[in-house]
Amino acid sequence: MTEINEKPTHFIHEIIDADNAALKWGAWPNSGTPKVQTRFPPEPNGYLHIGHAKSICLNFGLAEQYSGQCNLRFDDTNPAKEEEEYVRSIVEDVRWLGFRWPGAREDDPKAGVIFSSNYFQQMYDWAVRLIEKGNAYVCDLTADETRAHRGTLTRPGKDSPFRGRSAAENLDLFARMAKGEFPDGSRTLRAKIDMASPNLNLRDPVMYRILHASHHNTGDTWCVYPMYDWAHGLEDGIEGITHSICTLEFENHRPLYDWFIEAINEEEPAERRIHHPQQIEFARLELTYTVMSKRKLLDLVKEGRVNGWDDPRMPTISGLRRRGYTPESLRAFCADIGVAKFNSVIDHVRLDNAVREHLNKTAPRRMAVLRPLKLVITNLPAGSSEQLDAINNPEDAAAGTRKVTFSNTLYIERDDFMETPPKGYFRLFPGNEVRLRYAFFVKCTGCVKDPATGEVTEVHCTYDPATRGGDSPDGRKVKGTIHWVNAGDAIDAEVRLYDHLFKSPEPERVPEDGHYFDNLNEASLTALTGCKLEPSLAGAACRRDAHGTLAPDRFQFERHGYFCADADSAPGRLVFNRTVSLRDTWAKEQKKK
RNA sequence: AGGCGCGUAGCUCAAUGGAAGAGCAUCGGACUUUGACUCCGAGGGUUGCACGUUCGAACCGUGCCGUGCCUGCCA
Repeated sequence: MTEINEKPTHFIHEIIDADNAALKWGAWPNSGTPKVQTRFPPEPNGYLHIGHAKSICLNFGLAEQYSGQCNLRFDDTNPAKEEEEYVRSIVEDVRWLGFRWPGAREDDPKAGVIFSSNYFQQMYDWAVRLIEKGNAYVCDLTADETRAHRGTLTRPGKDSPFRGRSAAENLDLFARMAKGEFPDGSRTLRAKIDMASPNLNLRDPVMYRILHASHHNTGDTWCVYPMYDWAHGLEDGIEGITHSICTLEFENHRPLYDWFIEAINEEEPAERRIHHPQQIEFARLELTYTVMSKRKLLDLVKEGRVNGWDDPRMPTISGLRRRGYTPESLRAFCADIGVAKFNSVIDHVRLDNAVREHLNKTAPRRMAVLRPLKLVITNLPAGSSEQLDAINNPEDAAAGTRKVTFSNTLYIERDDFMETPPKGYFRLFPGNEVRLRYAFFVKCTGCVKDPATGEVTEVHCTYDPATRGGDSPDGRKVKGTIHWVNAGDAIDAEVRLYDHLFKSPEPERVPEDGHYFDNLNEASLTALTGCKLEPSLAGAACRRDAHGTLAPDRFQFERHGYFCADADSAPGRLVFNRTVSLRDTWAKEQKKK
């Protein structure tokens, strides 16, 4: 049988297939399969978001598909912006998505994790060799002067006056930079390439800057820190990365990475040459109704526009996790959107659909009334009650059934009754009959209103005892089925409903003097209290695994959507997040009018 | 303006010199004890434009147009 959901191959698969066919990168020694070694290289300066998930799925996914390996490596070359807390969260997120790297262990989340900073000595030694070979020099220009010398897009730059220093002088100066003899910003080590290159990255780029800063991993060992452009290709080389996958904006940097590695390998015997990875660029993920840069997400957190990095409205992995998204749904989403070299914006509904699809198959059904309205069954005596069977998941027979209590006083959804309904409305209104899910047919006989406000406070119905379980022996049909909970044993909960964080599909598109905060959706969070839940939900909790990662119980609240227990839940105080609503064609139709 | 990329249905992507397709979205229908799920169907295209090569071009070439990135001692 052919795989129905087989995703067509993308351009990176084609490259790897061709490489493997030619055994371009050799084979793994023990298995003999062609070598595919990738890596996911985050900088620990913020939390991961759904865009990173695309990259994680790509890199780890390729390794899985080709029986290769994918490293988790922190690109921690800038001590000023990086923090241990980010390292912890990134490791947690990658593991939660379900990926493991060489050396990963379940008892120690950080086992096998690589830090670029552990290569600092090796990189330094290579820099020294470049100086010896006349390929790098110490430059005393200030940052401003360096910029002025760089030229513009259309005009070539000017050589630094320090470009001609002797190797001996450069060696001495660089060693003293590393020892901390000079103040921050006073000198740099630069590659000697071409100040007239049309690619500005090649105009003698800075390799090292002086930074008297304590590093989260190397402490105070170093007073010079490598620039990303110098470091990145070398890290990949050290690790034998075959396919170095990155986003489109690094395309212009590729010639520089190539230059660095060729410069290192020049004149060296074979055993001292560094592996030269192949860089492949792809388009980063953009999603409608949200922002996707670490800086902007940091702003939202710092300015208090959201309640932290894991706010359920955030597109961060931790936010999505708290919101109730499953790793499976995120991986399915990433597989679904494909990989290309064209900048595109993915419609947010595709993320919604991915989680709906997974939760529809797996989430147990429960009845929950979010905006309660009392329903009284007038032909049933007060105090009588009976137990009825409710199916836990119609998509999964193995999930079984549960009992629900039925009595003469219930809660139904306020929206499920209208005194004067619009055309097409088939829930409760005077004279209309509906089915109470898994219970009985009830016919509306009227309602009670608050004389002061006119608000409906109670709906009255009669029930048909012959329709127990929801089937009518006489074959009569009802158009509507509504959910309900028994007033006598319902439990109270807070339920948080979420909408897009931004009201505009492209929040960053703002007028000249505008700010993307202007596009914030002030109604992105609606907290409902006093919601009435069936008692089987009493044990719901937001659990944590052995490493403290959130593992919330998830449910479908029938006719509403998928919900999970929030981390704010405590014994006796239940809080639920709406992960995503069910599709609602009625609401959509009403909205159009 | 210089360099490097990228333009196929509303959106995201296939088709790699041999009859332009899928998923999502939209609309319609069937089914239904969730206005859900599932199933069926429809509309939707000058493949950015022009010229060239070829028996034959979305695909190769040239030019143009549009668009993204690049002038951090960030990554």
